[in-house]
Amino acid sequence: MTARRSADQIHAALSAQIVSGQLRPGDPLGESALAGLFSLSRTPVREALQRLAAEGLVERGPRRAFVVRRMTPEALRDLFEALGEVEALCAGLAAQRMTAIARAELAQIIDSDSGDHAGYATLNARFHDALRLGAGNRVLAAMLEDLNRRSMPWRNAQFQASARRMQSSRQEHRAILQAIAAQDGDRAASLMRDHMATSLAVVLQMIRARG
Amino acid sequence: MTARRSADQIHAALSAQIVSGQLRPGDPLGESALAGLFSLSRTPVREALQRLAAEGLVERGPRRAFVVRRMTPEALRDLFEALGEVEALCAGLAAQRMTAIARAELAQIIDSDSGDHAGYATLNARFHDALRLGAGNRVLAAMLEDLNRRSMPWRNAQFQASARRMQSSRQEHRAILQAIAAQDGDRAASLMRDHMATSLAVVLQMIRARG
DNA sequence: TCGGCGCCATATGTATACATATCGCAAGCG
DNA sequence: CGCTTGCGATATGTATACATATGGCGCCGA
Repeated sequence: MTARRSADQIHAALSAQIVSGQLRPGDPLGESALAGLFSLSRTPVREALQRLAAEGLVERGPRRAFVVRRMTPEALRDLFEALGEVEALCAGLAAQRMTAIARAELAQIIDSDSGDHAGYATLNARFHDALRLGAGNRVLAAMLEDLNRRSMPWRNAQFQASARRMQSSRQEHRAILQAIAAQDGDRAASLMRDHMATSLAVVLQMIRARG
Repeated sequence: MTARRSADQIHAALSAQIVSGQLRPGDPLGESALAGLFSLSRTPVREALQRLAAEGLVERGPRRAFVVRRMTPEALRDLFEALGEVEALCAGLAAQRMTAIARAELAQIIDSDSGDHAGYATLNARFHDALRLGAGNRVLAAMLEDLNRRSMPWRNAQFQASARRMQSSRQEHRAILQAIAAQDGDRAASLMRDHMATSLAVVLQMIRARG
């Protein structure tokens, strides 16, 4: 079901490279250069870049050129806070709305945590999917997906810098899931806020260390 | 400060027409037709439509043609709920973060409510601005602005259908502002949820009446 | 030597021509 | 008579040429 439109392919490729850190903040994204790279014309490249800009992954630089988005500490604070609050919101809604079946699936996700590094990405994805679907609101789900995508580069970098953080993050996720399964929305929301605050602190410290 | 880029002008014009109801849900937005209307080529028209699609104001129809977005009752429910929750969130943050000066401005907004129909739009805008700025988070502010824009057509229609609703809506806003000024975040959030629930009910009833 | 001014290189913005996919309609077959 | 299938019109998707603005860089003058 991979889209066959060229613009979609470029968008997906650039998005993946930005989120994975292959393209770093500030890197230039010239239309002609990308067109040459993908062996396409500038038109679909423009569409892809405009979509990435709308999603907040790239921004306009000098000469209105596109560059991979740079984030100030203040912007990162706002982004992580927003992500935490919306996730807390969804966690609370999920706690009160999830069906018995959905809760069973949640428990299964918790149990499937084998503890190895390789499985963390998929486990993390299932964690967020459970939240989005559990809340039962497509608009909130879309917002959460968007915030997740925008914060992904920084959260990934967080784990690349220190493997120990991955362990603590996993434990925090586990506690949140258990609170949701126990239908304790307030506790889930509170844990989520703490989780995001901790993540932000790690990211900011990492940025300071790098300069 | 009107943008001189053609794509921006088209985007602004179409956005205004959609939000004001001049263009109704389902109306076709052919690229060539719009290009002729604005005496421009299809390229800037495409950019404008893509941005509108990213903002959720237009969607893809048959032949991948753009049409003004149609909303099912379920989608409207999700949209209004999301708007209510995010506004409640911002109201809560504003209640605990706003400075004394900002609270004074808030009180001034409440007092400036002369009660006439003409002033409602600007009063409403100041209400939402106070919320966005008071929360002190640019990401949440952008999300709120986006949700407001997307729901604007329906909220406007709500008032066109019954002038009485405008009075009650104004009173609800007033109560919310007072709760924020009193730094009672929980009460402000709760009132906001009720406010959006009432608005949604009015809109849904209106849609049913129209068919 | 330093600062300002102007040219030029190169990027994006726009226009237009061409390629291609899709939907509607109609005709033919079962 | 209804369903299927193929054709054709028309829309979007893509490529490319041209217009235009901007930032860098060098020259010239004080």
